[in-house]
Amino acid sequence: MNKIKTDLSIGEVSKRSGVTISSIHFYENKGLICSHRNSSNHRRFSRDVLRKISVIKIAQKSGVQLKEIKEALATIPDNKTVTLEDWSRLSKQWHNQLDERINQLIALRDNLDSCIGCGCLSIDRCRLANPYDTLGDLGPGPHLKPDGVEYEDASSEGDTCLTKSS
Amino acid sequence: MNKIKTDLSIGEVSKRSGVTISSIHFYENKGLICSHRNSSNHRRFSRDVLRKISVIKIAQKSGVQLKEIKEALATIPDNKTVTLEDWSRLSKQWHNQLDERINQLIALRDNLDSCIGCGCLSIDRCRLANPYDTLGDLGPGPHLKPDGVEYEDASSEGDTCLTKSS
DNA sequence: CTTGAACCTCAATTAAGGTTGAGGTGATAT
DNA sequence: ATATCACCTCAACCTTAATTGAGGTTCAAG
Repeated sequence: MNKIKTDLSIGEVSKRSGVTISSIHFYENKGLICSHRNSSNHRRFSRDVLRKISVIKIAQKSGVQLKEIKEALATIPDNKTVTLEDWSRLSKQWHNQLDERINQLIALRDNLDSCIGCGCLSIDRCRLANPYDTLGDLGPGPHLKPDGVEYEDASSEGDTCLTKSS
Repeated sequence: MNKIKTDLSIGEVSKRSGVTISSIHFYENKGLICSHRNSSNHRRFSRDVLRKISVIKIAQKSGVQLKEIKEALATIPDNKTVTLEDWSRLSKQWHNQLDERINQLIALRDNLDSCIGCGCLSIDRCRLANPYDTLGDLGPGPHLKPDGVEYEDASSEGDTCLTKSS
């Protein structure tokens, strides 16, 4: 019947996915995708690989690392065909990660805004810069100081406003 | 007078900023911060460095690269003190970048959502996966297909839905 | 029969953002 | 006086995600 041009060469995959040949090698090497060989030892990819590369690219744009993408792809039953169900599962999972990243950035932006005029740039004082502050806990905003103030420590100890003080 | 414990050792800077000593070396090497030396050849940092490290960390959380941060810090007049004005300028600048990244991720997420049930996983068809689609141009969403459909190419040429077709 | 395209392998290199380690100095505490 | 601590330098190494290059094969066309 009028069915399928069977498998794809690496060149075809590259052209159609927009991913370089070397990257395809790389992904195969890392175990994200697989291929078989023809009699000339050339890679042949089932068309399915295009979907997998779609998944890879989308996940990467969402900030997911290859390692994780690999694991996710590995959960696909026979490691062969990405079904709608698979895709749905993965995209939901990544959606959550995306949401988290978005929320973090929004929190950061809002803090940035509230800090623009505050002058609390000292790492001792500013939530934004504080390594122990995960951005989301903690209440009161940073201190507002009059313009051009030079910051001095109260002493070498009592110099925190949100950090160590009880 | 009751003024300033003068300069900070690298250990103090490290403790107070939460940044490792090696990272501080690294930043200095890269020209993001600077120090002078005491008679024992130990680095002494003006307290100002804490602010600069704040700026670095905040910017990094916003996805700004060190290279760019360096350039931004270099615009600070005498490369000495980050004033409120400086900070305001930088934070506004980065706010815009943050906004952009946030918007991109939101667009991605929304597309992900609308794609969850769509089945358009083929790289030829899905905007999300499409390398030529910057995610934001283009109108109509991806194609919805009934469950479990196997995708076949129309032919080796006319197989795009949003990409090449006029 | 030779040229070129498309593919192959394997190793090295890139870039960012650091970390780790070896070997050495100087001040302080016991 | 000797141990320890905090610091110094310089070089090597690490991870992620690839890219680049050298050298070799296969196949079809002229």
